[in-house]
Amino acid sequence: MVDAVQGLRERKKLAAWRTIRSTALRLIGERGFDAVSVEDIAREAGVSRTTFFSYFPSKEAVLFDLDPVEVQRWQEMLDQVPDDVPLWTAMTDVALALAASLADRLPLQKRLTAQSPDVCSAAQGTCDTFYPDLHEWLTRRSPDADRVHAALVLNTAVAAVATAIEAWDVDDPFEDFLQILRDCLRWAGAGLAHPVG
Amino acid sequence: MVDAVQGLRERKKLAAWRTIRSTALRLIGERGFDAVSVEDIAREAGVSRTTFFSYFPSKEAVLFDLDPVEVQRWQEMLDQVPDDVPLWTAMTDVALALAASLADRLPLQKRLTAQSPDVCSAAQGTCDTFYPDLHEWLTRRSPDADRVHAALVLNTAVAAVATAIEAWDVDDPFEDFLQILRDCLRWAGAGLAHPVG
DNA sequence: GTAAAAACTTGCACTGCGTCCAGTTTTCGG
DNA sequence: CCGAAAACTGGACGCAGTGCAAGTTTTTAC
Repeated sequence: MVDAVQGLRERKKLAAWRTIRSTALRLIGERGFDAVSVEDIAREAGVSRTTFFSYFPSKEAVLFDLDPVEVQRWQEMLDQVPDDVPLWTAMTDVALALAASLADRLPLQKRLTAQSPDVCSAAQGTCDTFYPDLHEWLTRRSPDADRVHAALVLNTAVAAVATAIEAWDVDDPFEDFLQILRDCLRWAGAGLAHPVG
Repeated sequence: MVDAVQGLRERKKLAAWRTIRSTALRLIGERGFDAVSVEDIAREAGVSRTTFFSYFPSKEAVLFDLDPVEVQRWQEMLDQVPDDVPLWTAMTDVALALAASLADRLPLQKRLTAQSPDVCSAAQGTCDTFYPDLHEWLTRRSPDADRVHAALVLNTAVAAVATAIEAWDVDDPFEDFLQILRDCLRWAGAGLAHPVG
């Protein structure tokens, strides 16, 4: 499923990625996003500022980017969805799976986006990681005539996820979040189940 | 309707706002977003860099912020929507009115968001101007139990607008854009017409 | 095992955004 | 006309993000 052990270089890279990420989450969790500089994170993680930016394209990305292994597992999931599943159903499944993988970071992310508007707008960019892939995936699975429909399916799903994140109380169990998300997807998707409305 | 002539101070402020805005749109339209600095815009508009930031909170904002007069007209429109209009219907009307006021800038915005990803993520922030107001407006108009529903209505409408902007061809007449938007709103809203799905 | 090649890290310098502040000019109310 | 309030200015600062020429480590080929 996941490549066991590649070369030393690959393993070191992944380790570095995770060290930087966890260091950043810890520091930012302690002091807040604006009170921690990239310099701070790099120093604490034992790398140079330059190296930080070779792993993450921006300071915000360290909060929202996915672990490479997660990305890979997630790509494989996309490939395994049968072609005959209706677009909205497929999208729903993917959204729920994706949401489930956010379990550990979601509380911190909610807290931070509430604090600083800088992070808040970047939070929408969370989707930036998936958006192009998903867009391509959906477009490939739908006839040319329904390209608008495919885009609408994606954006509506994003809206449902955003709403669920917004509505979920951090103190409630994570399962509640998934339930809210299921409801949102069902409500928002009622009109999208069939390609031509 | 709109205050005719307030003090000289107010008029000068509005004039300065519009000068900065139009200068920025011209320069950015000519050279591209990244090739124009705030310094350039300020110099060309005849103000200092500091003053630029007293009118616009960021470089991106100069592309997406609404003319103060438009904002005011738009607030009045919100107040005039009767309370007995269903939530989704009201939202649809507002979205369409809002979209109509984008007529002149949309082509430039589409061109720029396609060029640079910096602008693209900022484009989502367009809604930042309206989002809090609309959120408050919708929440006020719906019972506490339906707060999730209200948020979903808003986010879904945003999704519809985003999709329509994405799907519209800049070379087609603006009316086509509104038609696509109407379709998107209808499809996406099919499940939202009734508070409890 | 060793040497060349490729990939990664590092420090440094640079541009540009956004903020702060102290001093000046402009507008408003009386 | 005058004092207060608001707006503009220049300069300095911190930090994000990029480019580059080193130096170091891993891989590859022999």
